[in-house]
Amino acid sequence: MNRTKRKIFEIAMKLFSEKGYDATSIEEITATVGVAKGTLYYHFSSKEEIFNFLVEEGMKLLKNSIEIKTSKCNTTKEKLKAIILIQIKGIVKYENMLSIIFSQIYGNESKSKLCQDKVQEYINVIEKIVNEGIEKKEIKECNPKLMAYTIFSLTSSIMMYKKQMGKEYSIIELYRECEKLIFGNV
Amino acid sequence: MNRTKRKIFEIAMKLFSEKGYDATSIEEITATVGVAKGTLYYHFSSKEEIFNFLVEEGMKLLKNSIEIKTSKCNTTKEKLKAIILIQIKGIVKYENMLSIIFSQIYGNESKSKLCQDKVQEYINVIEKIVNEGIEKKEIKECNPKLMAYTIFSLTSSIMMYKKQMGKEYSIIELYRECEKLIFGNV
DNA sequence: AGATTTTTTGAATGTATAGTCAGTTTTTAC
DNA sequence: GTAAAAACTGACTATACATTCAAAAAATCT
Repeated sequence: MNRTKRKIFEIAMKLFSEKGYDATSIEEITATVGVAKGTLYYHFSSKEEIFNFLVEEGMKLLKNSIEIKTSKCNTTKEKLKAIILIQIKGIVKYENMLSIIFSQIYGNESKSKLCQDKVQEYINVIEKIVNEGIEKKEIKECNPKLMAYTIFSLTSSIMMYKKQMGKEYSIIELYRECEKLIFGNV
Repeated sequence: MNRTKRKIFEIAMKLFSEKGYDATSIEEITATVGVAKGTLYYHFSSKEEIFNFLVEEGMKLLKNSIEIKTSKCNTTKEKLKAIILIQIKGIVKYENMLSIIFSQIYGNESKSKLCQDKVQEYINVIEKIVNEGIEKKEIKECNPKLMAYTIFSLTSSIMMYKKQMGKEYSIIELYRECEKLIFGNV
């Protein structure tokens, strides 16, 4: 991805997350980047393609992160802890991308379907780890699918929490709280 | 609220949740209801007013529910269990309304601000209960604000879970799982 | 049954904006 | 240095859609 395309992509992501997908116009994106409309359409075939690109890249990034990190962990608990940490750090680093994904995930449009699929792939990775953990008796019995969704949804709790708290939050405290929550008191 | 207004409101809610707020046109709402455009504008001053009305009514409903139910509980744990149950039942009954709220809550538009405020009022009720529980040592130490957000976010986990599972889910199992999660193993 | 108020109608208005394309500039290749 | 390819431009098109309003219809009142 070259300079211009990347810049269009980044500004689009920022604006989508600030004003919402629909409320962000192509004109606004190109004006902010400082290119003509045609340039955007040279790099992306449509507004929706920018969105799809964003969701795919974003979720791939997160999914890769947890796959790599967890492969280095020995126990299920360590793996889940690693996932929680990646998510918390992900919120700090990719808040824009994540808020766009969350705002589309509940719909029934084609945009939303793609979002759901990509998030599902991510959640499947978590579910598999939870399942293995239960089999190996490393974690307590539970509904693995719901547990996976819940771990993913921590992201949304934290995003809301963060939004309300402004700058007064500590990553390490958030991490400890999530850990406590997922693993009970152990 | 009279017949026509209520019908417009219900169809709008259904369409907003199915296709998203922006993708739903006034024409589509009125055509589905079977009235002329002007009728909608006789009852609501704008499209956004329908949305605001929906969010306010919906969150008021949920907030009232938990306030009434929890006031009848003696212990903090019972109160929190009651909230979880109301939320799970709420998803079944008001899924459309809740998915609209979740899809707007991450934005920065005026629409989103109202959503955030109304949800915040709801979460504040939960937070207060958690705080009291900690003071009375009825529940474990935790960050009450984050705990309140997490309890609220269970709603979103369950909505996603439900969407993926289709009809094969059991309210009582969902409830048991959420209970386990929030109260550790106790 | 006539007057008044409430509710409904849908064509017309104005505007915003996604997407196009013929032409220009810049870069790359030989 | 020139030809070909890639990148960029912005005026233009087409259209979708929220909102308005004058007039009609229905309901309510006296």
